[in-house]
Amino acid sequence: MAANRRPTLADVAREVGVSAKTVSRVLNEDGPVSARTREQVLAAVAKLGFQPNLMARNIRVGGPDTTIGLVIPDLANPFFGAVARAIEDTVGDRGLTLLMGSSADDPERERALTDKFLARRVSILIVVPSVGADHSHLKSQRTAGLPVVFLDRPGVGLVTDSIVSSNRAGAQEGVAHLIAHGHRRIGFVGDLPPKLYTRRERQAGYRSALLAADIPYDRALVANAHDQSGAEAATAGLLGLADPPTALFAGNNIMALGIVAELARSKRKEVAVVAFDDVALAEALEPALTVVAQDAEELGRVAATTALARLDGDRGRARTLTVPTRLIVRGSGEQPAPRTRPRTT
Amino acid sequence: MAANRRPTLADVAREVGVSAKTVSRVLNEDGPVSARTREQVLAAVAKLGFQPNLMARNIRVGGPDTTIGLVIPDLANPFFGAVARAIEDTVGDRGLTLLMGSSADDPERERALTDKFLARRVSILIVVPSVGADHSHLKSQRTAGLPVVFLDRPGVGLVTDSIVSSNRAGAQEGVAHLIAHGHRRIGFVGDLPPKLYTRRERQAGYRSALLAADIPYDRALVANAHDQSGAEAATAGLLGLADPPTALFAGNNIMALGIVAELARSKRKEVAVVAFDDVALAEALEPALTVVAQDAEELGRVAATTALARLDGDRGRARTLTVPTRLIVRGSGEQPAPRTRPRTT
DNA sequence: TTGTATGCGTTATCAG
DNA sequence: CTGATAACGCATACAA
Repeated sequence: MAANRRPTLADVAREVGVSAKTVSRVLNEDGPVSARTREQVLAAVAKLGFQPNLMARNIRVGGPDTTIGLVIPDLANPFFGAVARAIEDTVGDRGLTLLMGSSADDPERERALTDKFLARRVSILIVVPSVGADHSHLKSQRTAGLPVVFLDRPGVGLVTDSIVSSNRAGAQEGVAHLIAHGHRRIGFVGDLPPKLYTRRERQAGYRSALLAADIPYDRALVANAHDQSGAEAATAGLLGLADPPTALFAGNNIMALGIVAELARSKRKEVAVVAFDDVALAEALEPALTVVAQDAEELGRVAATTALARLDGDRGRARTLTVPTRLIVRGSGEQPAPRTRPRTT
Repeated sequence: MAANRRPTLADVAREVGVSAKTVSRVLNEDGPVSARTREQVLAAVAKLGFQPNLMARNIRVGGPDTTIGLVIPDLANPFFGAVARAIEDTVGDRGLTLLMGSSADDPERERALTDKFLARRVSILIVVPSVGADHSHLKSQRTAGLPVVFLDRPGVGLVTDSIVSSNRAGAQEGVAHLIAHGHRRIGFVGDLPPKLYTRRERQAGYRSALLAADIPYDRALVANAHDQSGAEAATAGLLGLADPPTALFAGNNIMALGIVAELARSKRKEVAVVAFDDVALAEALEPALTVVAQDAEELGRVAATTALARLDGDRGRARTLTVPTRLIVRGSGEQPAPRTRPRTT
């Protein structure tokens, strides 16, 4: 049998012997309909397995579609997974459906995704901006009333709401924590590219903490990596220095995985560690991992709430909202610096 | 300024002084267009910021929309995040956009999501079935040509392709591994509800392994939990038994987190552990976590590939494809059983 | 190379 | 309470 055409309003109407509009009325609880025709219509709908074509409806009604477009770097990253989940939960009450895609931090992929979403007339656009992306092309959309919210990082070329973690203050707190435990040579393992907003902010927090403690900034102690295995190599590199760090600060969750894995592999667990962003099983490690935890759920919730407020007509000026981080002390960050090196008076 | 109406084909046409059809031709590289009008049209498109309305286009063309609907239990679960990412990558080449939602393993939410997706005329539907869900309502869709693929678990009431892990064999291998290291009292911590397909299959594998080794099945050694903290409590409960297990088998990644966390907290690391599904940092734990790894990427890739083949006209009978699991030996599963108890000859 | 008439599936408008 | 007609934004068929 051939693939039958999906039934339409007209099919249902013909089945019952009424007009299409009447069926429409029943389904949308629009105008008044007699109980009898109503029943007949519903019966026919069930019989034919009719489902209204949302796209056709939308075209006619005209407004934005009941979807929300979400662009994140990587669906498989637990941090962004948690963010996406929070967004979904928040906008779900409004009946919005999630349209999402991974940019892989590639500006072109990001642009392709946002264009697709705009072509689908999403009600809201939430974007984690890729490095090097320019968002001025969204200006007309914004002035036309489309809520655009940047998440995790600010966007470029467009004035709109941004929701970010307290990256700089959080990193500073984490590094200061290490310093308070006697460390003066503290390595920083950050993600790539170095221009990435979160990377820059966290590294700035790292520098501030050093500065506040009168510790000179040593470029040799800063390493970069793309992924976990890169972070493992970077960690090994830092520990192989002539004057190696006694503590490490992880720039994000993936870097943390690499550092922890490498320290376990090379049995260098005396090296103190504080990581930005929490990871699963942090408490079960030995030592348990001290982290500057981001609140992924709150990040997503605030982004979604802000966007919904805009959708509801909030015309206030663009805001940048900062979601606080929280230092969670578990052990790895409290390991003291060894006294092997002579102290400068 | 008021939210201006988005420009349409007609607006662009008017701007240039041509017909809508000509603009359409330029944009879709359809019929022949003179270089000059072509330029003019493109200029006008840029000037007005016109973006074709994909929904309107789709309605006219008639076929399914270039979207793929994906229903998973939880976007924030790293396993499903990895699956989703693999699906996205696989269908991305075909230009399909991901429409997704979390069911929270609730049949009603699952139904609501699939209905939304169907109303949007998705090209493909990939569903991780919730416990208790019935999928017979998708029959008409399937016969109408919509590829429907079940992922991770088989669906109920609909004969269609299913992609699952080798749950039973994998669990059996994992438990046999523990038995090979001398364990005879092996606890099983499974997720809820007990009727969940993956749970049942893995527990069946557990029983098979016991049976093969002539070890009696003891219901007291089987515990259940919803989430990580529940798994921690379940683990504590098992270890508090009068005749406690010397080894534990985790029914999924979340249960694994709970077991590992609880063993670390209570300093009972001599208890051997094998977990179904890999977790981050498994290698960095002490002892490193031995797992029966699922191939989330492959699961997603196979599901997407199968669905695309159907979309391309494959009318072969419904298949159930099993993606193999792999035992990864890391340490926790090789810890020997203590000799404290007398051996039965 | 370009335009006109028509229709996709739905809802708005207005008449009955 | 119900229906006929037009219209949403776009593409198809055919003509010019």
